[in-house]
Amino acid sequence: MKAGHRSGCPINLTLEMIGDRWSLIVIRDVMFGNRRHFRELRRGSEEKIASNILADRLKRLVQLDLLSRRDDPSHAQKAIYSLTESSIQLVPVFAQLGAWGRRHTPVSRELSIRARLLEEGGPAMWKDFMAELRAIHLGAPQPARSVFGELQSAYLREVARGARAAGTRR
Amino acid sequence: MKAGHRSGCPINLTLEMIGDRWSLIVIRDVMFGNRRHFRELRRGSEEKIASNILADRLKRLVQLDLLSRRDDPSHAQKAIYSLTESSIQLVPVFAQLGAWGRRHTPVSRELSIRARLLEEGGPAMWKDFMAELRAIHLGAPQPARSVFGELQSAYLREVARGARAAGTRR
DNA sequence: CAGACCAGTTTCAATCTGCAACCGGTTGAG
DNA sequence: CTCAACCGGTTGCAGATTGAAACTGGTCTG
Repeated sequence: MKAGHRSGCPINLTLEMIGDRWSLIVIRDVMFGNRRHFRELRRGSEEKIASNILADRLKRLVQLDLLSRRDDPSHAQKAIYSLTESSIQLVPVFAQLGAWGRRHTPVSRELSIRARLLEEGGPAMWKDFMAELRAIHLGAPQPARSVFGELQSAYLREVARGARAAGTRR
Repeated sequence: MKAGHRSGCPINLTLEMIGDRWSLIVIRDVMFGNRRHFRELRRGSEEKIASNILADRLKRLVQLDLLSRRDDPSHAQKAIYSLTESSIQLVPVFAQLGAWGRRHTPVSRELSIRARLLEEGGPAMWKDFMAELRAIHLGAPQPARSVFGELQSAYLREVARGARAAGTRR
């Protein structure tokens, strides 16, 4: 146990790593939104993270081995952020946090569809999703099932449904 | 969706409630340590929370309906904090956070035994634990199995093992 | 009635947060 | 070649949050 830790409790040590208001948001956007560049993470996120906070968190998450950073071969000053095995193993944590949030917070329909599918899919789906993330981020062989695709198309379907409803309302 | 939220994403909304360095620590101590009073939470916790922070978090968690507070009939100025149904449903979240922490952080042996048992016990054990917590905190009928007892005695066994080892070392 | 115990509160310095403006370098279109 | 858009950040600053330490007003016990 390295000095500077408050205790050797697994919950505490985990919170020391990801127990703040932004770290998991950043990892979520890389994981579920496949946002890999600084600008994508900044513009794309619903929560409008400030650039200095994002820069700080990216640096920190790379240090903690929850993200890795490499140069984009297609563009000299573009950086690509990827998940690591450690952050891929956060999938069950995200699933449980999402499941809890869906029951106990005022979630929006479009943004909670992924949490719902992940909850209904259970550990088997999480495992398939993790295998796919290893393919996307770590260069592992592509698995047969694309959970990412399932989640993404369900999300887009919900967004379309919302837009249609908004249209009829006018 | 109430104003003031950054977004309607379940992950984000959950983090807005419990995504800080102390809230889950406090709930953990009530849940796994059965610490119900201010002084117990303050003295007992490994992480030595400051009294003003603890007071602030308790107030906030009560507002968020993650804890409830009532007077202790045996002592006019003693307050008893209890889990609510919402926080009892955080059991799977704690289980996953603990499981992740055990793999990816430098946990201590004694403090990680509970996380290990909870991980090995799986969802069936979580369910039994939640039933027991409802008995302890919400006055539900006492279930047959005491997961709390299993966790506690395993922890004490580990502490004793550590003390014995320290003794022989001298 | 003294001393321990109770749940906090106060004070203050240090750190962290988040907004807005800015930076130098890179790229692609004309 | 020029220029505008884009790249991943950095800087400056005000306000909020954190955390250590001392303290408060009240209650219970011997």
